[in-house]
This record gives sequence, structure tokens and C-alpha cells, in this order.
Amino acid sequence: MEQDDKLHALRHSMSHVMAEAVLEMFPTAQIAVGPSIDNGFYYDFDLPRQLKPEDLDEISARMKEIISFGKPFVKRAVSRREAEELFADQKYKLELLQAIPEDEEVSLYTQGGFTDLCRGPHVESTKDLNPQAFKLLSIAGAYWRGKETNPMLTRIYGTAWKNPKELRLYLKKLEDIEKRDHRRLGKDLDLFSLHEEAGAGLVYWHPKGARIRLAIEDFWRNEHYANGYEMVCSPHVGKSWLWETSGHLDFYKEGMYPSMEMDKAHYYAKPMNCPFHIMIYNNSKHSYRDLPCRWAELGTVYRYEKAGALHGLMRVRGFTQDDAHIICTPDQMEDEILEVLRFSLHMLRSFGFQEIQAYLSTRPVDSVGAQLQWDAAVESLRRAVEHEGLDYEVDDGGGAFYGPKIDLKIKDALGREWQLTTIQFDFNLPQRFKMVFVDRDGKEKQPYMIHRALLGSIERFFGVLVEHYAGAFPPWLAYEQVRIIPVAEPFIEYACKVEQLLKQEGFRVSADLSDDRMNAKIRNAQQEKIPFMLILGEKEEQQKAVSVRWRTGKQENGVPLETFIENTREIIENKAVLS
RNA sequence: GCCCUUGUAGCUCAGUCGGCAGAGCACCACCAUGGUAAGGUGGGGGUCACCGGUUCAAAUCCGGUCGAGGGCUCCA
Repeated sequence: MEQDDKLHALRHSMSHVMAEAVLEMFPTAQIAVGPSIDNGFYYDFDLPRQLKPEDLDEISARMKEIISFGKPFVKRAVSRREAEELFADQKYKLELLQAIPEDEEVSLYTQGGFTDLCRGPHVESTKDLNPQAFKLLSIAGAYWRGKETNPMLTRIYGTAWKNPKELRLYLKKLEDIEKRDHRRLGKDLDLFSLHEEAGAGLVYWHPKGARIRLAIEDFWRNEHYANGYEMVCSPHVGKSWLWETSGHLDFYKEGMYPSMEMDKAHYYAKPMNCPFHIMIYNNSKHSYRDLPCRWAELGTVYRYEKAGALHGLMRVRGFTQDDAHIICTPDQMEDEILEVLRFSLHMLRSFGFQEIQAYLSTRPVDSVGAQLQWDAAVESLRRAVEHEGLDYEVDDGGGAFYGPKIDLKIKDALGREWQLTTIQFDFNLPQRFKMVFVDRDGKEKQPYMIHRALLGSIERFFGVLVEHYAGAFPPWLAYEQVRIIPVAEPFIEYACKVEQLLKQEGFRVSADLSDDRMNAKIRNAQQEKIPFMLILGEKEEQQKAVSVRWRTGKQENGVPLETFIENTREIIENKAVLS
């Protein structure tokens, strides 16, 4: 904790040093804000000209010089009037000054020739900064105070660390992130593509990507059936009546694809599956004996996302939610929440994610539903996370207007957090669609409704998996599990025999019968990140055996074919990750 | 949507001062090929994103448009 604070002060100080360097270069520049952030810092400027990447070199050089002077950071509390005079020609600082509450102290920090309005804290002197442990990374645009209607400022991002070694490690991590980028691996491994000319943000799954996706979906369906769910399938479009009733046209229209007109009615591509599932529910009367209904669907939805927000598979305009709606009586709510959380964790862990953090979001100011309902729902969510022994944070007032929620975030192989699961109460739709069940007293009552997506969207989840495994999928997910490589032409027949047998046994397998040399075939399979290669020659054919080269480099020669089948099947069934 | 960067072969990229469009990989053909990460030779492949301007001459300089990447913003 103390270490974190130190690093925070160091980075924040670094941003002041950068501002000093920039002001040296552009004395008329307007300075805005320059906080420390994860891994580094930034500062926003209003500059007389555009920055070029080469400018970063000059700014860096000046920063190193400033650091070398060893000037102390001096704090000074001042009156508002004094500060106003000091920043008379710095309009952003004046605006910040006005935003400081009356009863709060106004403080300045000065190092060398640069003084900034700042709450601190800072390191004692620029001597505490290491000129070899920072790097300016990028230039970006950012709105003043993050508001679209405000002027666009120039933001310079930098990273800073205690020592050059930590900087090197961080830069290496950045390289690693780049290597794992799902867009790059998606292209290299021929998994999927996007085609702007055919529609931005819409994903094309190639045969190899589709194999992996279907392996995910098969598992998903089987687990749902095994855990008390039913599958439903619903249309992709619905008439305006549906979206008026759900409220989407009132509250979410700008997030929807525009309407299509047919037979004098307006149809909309679905941004959510819930109204359709409710239509199925409302199709017949339900007794309390029928509940809970747990209905799941891999439902593809379409949402308008701003062009600049689109990003590979992570942010798209058409995606498949692994959606489900649980409709239950108030009595059943507690058990259902416990169960859906347990099931979520089981699913996430099956895909190899062990570190999971929960976020509980409670009632916002503008919201629907009775306070008693909210309280009961929040408490059951809280009890569920505590029952599972999860670490959780509470986001007070962070829930949707229609109900509280739990989100689960996982950490990937590089320690990055991704939100996958969301479990949300809905006090809004049951009312809007007049959902009822007949209770044991013969009276119609309103059921509880819970939305949940475990993996989130299949597209995004797939992107996360690609980056988590760096494209080297565990065998149960790999598009090709086994590649057969005969050492030379005379063994093609045996290779084909083994291929046929493994296919019959249900493995995803192919034999490389091209006229490449064996070395080239191994290299290709290795680059395609196929988990197992079977090298077949005279010895293997005579013994009805295979020599197994693992993707990891492990080698097992002369393994009887049945033994390989047995072992590999176990690896696949256990969802083992090859390390 | 806005700001910055960027756009040359399927992919990764070179192309100097404005002077005939290039390489590696991939693809195709032929030859070679018996043991754990690239065998050899040859070939096909381009409206240099698009539109306009300057010039004897534009991938290259200028203006615009479109796309992509990085940010910002938004996320029922």
C-alpha cells in the first residue's frame, strides 16, 4: 500500500516535470490536468501546434535535464486570490480553481521554474525520479474534462517506474500484449475477419475460428442442460410494439439499429433477448409449481456502437449473448441467486480462469421498484458472493435503474481484468409486460426476473480467450487437436489409417500429406499451435505406435496408439491446459 | 462523433532528391525429400485506399474523401 502511494507520487511528479518541459518548448501552452494513472501518467495541454512523435524525444530529453537539476518539490498553501493572479493566463487552471470547494485548502507545488495548482503529494525532489525509468508512450486527443462538447486537448501519455529494470519489464509486457492481440492472432491463425465494406463491427467466423466457437457453445449447452436450464430460440427482429412495451424505444433508441418498414409496421433488430423470452413466458399461464423457469439462449443481438469505439471482437455491433432469464417466485429468489453464481464460477473456471473478483452494484437515485424488493435482492446477491467466498467490492448506486446486479471480472494470463459475467435483477420488465404466476392461494402475482450472461458475448469472450492463451488453446478447445506427420512418403498409408481411427474416436485431427519435408510440417503445425503432433515412420508402423511431439516441446516416442488415445482423451475431458 | 497517427501484393514491410513497382512469407508448377521448427529452381500476383490539384513526369508534393490503429466519450 505504501509502495503504491510512493509510486503514485513518483508518477504524478513525473507529469509535472513533463509539463515543465512542454512549457519550456511552448511558453504559450495552456496546461490542464496531469494525474498519475496505472503504470504511468499523462498531462493534457492546449498547444500552439500539433505534436509529432519526434517531439516526444525532445520533451524526454528536456525532462531528463530537469530531473538532473535535483530541484525540490515545494508545497505552498495560498489564498484563492493569489492563485487566481498566478494563473491569470491559464484558463483551465482558473476553471479548476473554481471547482475547489470553499473550505478546502488551495495548494501549489513548485519544482524549479514550474508551479502547478495541485493537491499533491509529490516526491521530495526531482532527485527521487530516475531519468532512465520513464518513457513517453503516445500522443492522444482528450476532451477537456472528458466532455464531448469541450475543446479537444493534446494528451501525452508516459510510463514511469522506480528503476530502469521495472521499466524494462513493463515495456516487455506491452510487447507481450501486442503479440497476444486477438486481432493479430485472429489473422495469423485464420480464425475470423471483419469487413468494413460489408458492415463495420460484424464478425465473420472462418472454419478454424468456428470450430473453437462451436466447442465453446457445445460445452455451454451441455452444462446448461445439466444444470436445470432449458434452451429457447427467438427471432432476430421484432415489431415496434415489443420495444415500446419493453421501454427500449424510449430509453435506448440511439443504441438500436434503425427500423425496417414492412406491411406498414416498423421492425427493429433486437438489442436484447429478454422481451422475446417474456413473450414465451406470457404465452401461457404459469403456476408457482412451474417456477423457476430457467431459459437460456445464445442470442445474437445488434447494437449501434460509435464507429470510433469498435475494436476487433471486443467491441462490435453484432454479438451473441450467452443469455438466460430466470423467472421465479419471491421465495425462490435466494436459492436461484446462489445457484446462478455457483454455476457462473463453475463455467469461468472450466475455461481456465481462476482469479475472479465480484462487483455488487446497488440502487441508483433514478430507479423503479419497491425499496423492499431492492433491499431483499441486494441482500441475496451479497449473501451469494459471501457464500462463495469471493472478494467483492460494492458500487453504491451503480446498479441499473431496473435492479441491482453482480458483475464478475476475471484476470487473464497477463493480469488484466475483463468483465464477463453479469447477473441482474429486473423489476421493470415483469411489470411492463404484466408477467404473472398463479400462487398457491390462487391469486396472480408478479414473478421475479433475473437476467444473466456468464461469458458475456461469445465474440468478446473468444477474444479474451485468444489473448489469455496467446492463441495456444487447451486441447479441448483447439480447432485441431492432433496433426499427423509421416516422416516420408512410404508412411502416408499408415498416417491415413491413424487419421481415420482418431476421427472415429472423435478427435479433431488431420494428416499433413503435402510434399513438404517433415521439418517444414513440424514447423507449420507448431506455428498453428496444434497441441499434439504424431510423427509416423517405420518404427511406429511396425509397433502400431505413434511418436508424440507436444506443442510444449515434450516428446514421447513409441507410444502405443491406444495409450495415446486414452491419455489424450483424458487431457481433453479434464480440460487440461498444457503448460 | 471528435483529436492524433496511419494506408504500397493475401500477410509483414522496403521504396533515397518527384524519373520503368520491390523483398520475404503465402500461392502455383517442376525437381528433390526416411526421423523432430523453413530443401531447391521457376512462375503468377499491384488502379501504390479513393477523388482532385501542382508538374514534362506523382507511390512520393498539395487539398479533400474513405478506412484502419491509438485515445476521448458513451455503454439498457
